[in-house]
Amino acid sequence: MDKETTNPERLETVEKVFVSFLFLHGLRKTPERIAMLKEIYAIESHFDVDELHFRLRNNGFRISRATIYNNLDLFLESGLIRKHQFGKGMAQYEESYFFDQHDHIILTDTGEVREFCYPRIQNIKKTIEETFGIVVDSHSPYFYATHKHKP
Amino acid sequence: MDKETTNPERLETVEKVFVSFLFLHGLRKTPERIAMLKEIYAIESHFDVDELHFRLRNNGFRISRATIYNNLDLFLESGLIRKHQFGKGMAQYEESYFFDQHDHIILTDTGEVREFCYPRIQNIKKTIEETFGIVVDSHSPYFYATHKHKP
DNA sequence: ATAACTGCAAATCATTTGCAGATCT
DNA sequence: AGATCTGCAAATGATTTGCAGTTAT
Repeated sequence: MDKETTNPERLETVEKVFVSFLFLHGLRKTPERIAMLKEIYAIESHFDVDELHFRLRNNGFRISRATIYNNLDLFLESGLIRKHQFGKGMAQYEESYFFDQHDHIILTDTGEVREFCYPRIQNIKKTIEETFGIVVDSHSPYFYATHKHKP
Repeated sequence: MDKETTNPERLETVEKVFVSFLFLHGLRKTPERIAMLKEIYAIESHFDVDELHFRLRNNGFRISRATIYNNLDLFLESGLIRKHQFGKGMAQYEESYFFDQHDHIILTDTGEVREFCYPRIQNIKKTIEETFGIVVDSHSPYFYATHKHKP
């Protein structure tokens, strides 16, 4: 049921992108990096370092947290994942290669994170660029909300 | 030139709000808390814990960082300040009692933070509430941008 | 061969906490 | 008086870093 199984081309594509990235930067293709990439693209939705670590170990792959932290930066640089800091605690990551830009609603009563894609935000981006004479590289509208029944 | 000097009523108002808050919660009106409040409402724009600490000491007020951290929570709870986590590093705060909801553009090349108020975002908020059946308590659109001349 | 990588443990940085002594009410 | 505060120093939690040994190219 995971993405890796249902659509092997997905993984092939990102692996190609990643290996090129490594080559272009004189970096090595290590088993740890490939295992991380496979695992990340098999995870649905968001994950943090602990979850990734746990999953890799569960699949019989020995890897240290330090290596995970270090290599996540590579995935970020190559544009294969996105990083979020929802409130406090560990940073959250998510695959990004096949995904549209989307935004997040954090439901503070249950902890759920919902995604939504809202083209109007692209318009706002454009307005900001014109008003301030700047280039908006990324934006992170987090909407903090609760379910309707207020406590 | 600071706000405290130019408009003494401002401070009077927030002090009243804060003292009521303390009383209602069975908390004490300590010199540290009052000094922090005065300093915060004299600061233009954003500040972090170190800056607040530095300013208080500069004004001859001895206070520990721990006390600052602890009391900032009280100002947050009473709605007198807002907290932001721009990227990594220390959290940033700003007074909020007299301020409209506004959003932030972080200029990643120079580190500047610009504010803007954009009513369209209020509309988006409303749409989200209707679409998902939730109540949006707050939102934090941070737009990360650079000046037009790309390096 | 050799520069890059991994894993460990120690270091760091922001923030929180435990506690003894001080202080509001 | 008595609960709440403050300040210190130690604890925490996430992430980074130094380094010795390992590995991809």
